Amino acid sequence: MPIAPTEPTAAGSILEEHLTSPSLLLALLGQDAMRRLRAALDAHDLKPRQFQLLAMLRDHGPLGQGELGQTMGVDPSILVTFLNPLEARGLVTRRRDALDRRRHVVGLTAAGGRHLVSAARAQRAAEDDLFAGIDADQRQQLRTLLVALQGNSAGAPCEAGDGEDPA
Amino acid sequence: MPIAPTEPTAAGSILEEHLTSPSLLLALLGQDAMRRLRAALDAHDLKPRQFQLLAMLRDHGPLGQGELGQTMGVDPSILVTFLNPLEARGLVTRRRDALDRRRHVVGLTAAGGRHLVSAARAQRAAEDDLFAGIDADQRQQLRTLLVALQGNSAGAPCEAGDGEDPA
DNA sequence: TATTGTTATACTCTATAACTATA
DNA sequence: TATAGTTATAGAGTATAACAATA
Repeated sequence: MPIAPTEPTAAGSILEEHLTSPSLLLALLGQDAMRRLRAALDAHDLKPRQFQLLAMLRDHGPLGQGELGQTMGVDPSILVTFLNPLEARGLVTRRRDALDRRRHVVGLTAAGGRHLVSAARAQRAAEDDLFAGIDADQRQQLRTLLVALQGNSAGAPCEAGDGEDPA
Repeated sequence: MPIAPTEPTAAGSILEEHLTSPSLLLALLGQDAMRRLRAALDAHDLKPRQFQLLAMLRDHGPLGQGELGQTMGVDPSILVTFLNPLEARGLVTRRRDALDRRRHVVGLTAAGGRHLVSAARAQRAAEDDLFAGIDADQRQQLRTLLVALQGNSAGAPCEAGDGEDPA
């Protein structure tokens, strides 16, 4: 069972040193966060982006698809694929704007609001798990730093609710 | 041009409030980080994971594919798709272990080392751009927090060099 | 013509399982 | 049989361009 590499290497190579470059580190942790979110929301038949969408409608009230997509940082073509199942399940309504019949105004239904609340519990649990390695102060620190990064993110403005009880 | 939503909404909805849930925030910023890395490394015909791979070989010396994959947190089947082009371009060597002919030992070539160094410059530039919103102290803070998260990450141990000049 | 939303296609990264060859 | 590596297929998330309806 020969394991020895030809050269034992120079750099300080303790196996848990985690020397990934900051950007890749962020990218990989982001993947993990997405995986956990997906796993948690799967029981509620929601994709992470769909959860975000519902939360955004709860916070902003009805929105046109254009505004919705722009705020979420998502292309209109992708937004459609999120909305169709939500509308079919009655969690969201899509009605034409009477003043500009091109626009589809999306609104959260009562059922959608309830679904959001229950899914939020699962999401919250997943988050507590994801951030188990750092305490409450550090979580706030992290959030502040991430929001600062979000500013010059190529992605988009992004905005959504936490999924807390809808006051 | 009617924009007004039916309800002006309750929550404090300044457009730049960035209220996305922490985990989704992390996930989306991670996607952005990956996109930027990819764009920067594209000119060097390297995927982010391939850059990580080269950096790891530089830091650890030759490694079996199993060890490589485990350290990177990547499935063996995926690792192959990264290695094949690298080997074809002569940036990496793949030779059978004489003592256990099942093992393929992967090593960085001189050309691979040079390529890593030049690609690292592009990656560094992309990183400065990605983290432009926060200062040096905050970057260190962020890194510390992310490494802490990495501990209980479902992903894997992960470890790689920064891409600095190979001493 | 320009804009809103829709559809179709493709790309990146990853996950899973079946297969080959060595042990 | 078990292990190291390979191949093939599929999934999630996103990007791009062409299209229909309305302005």
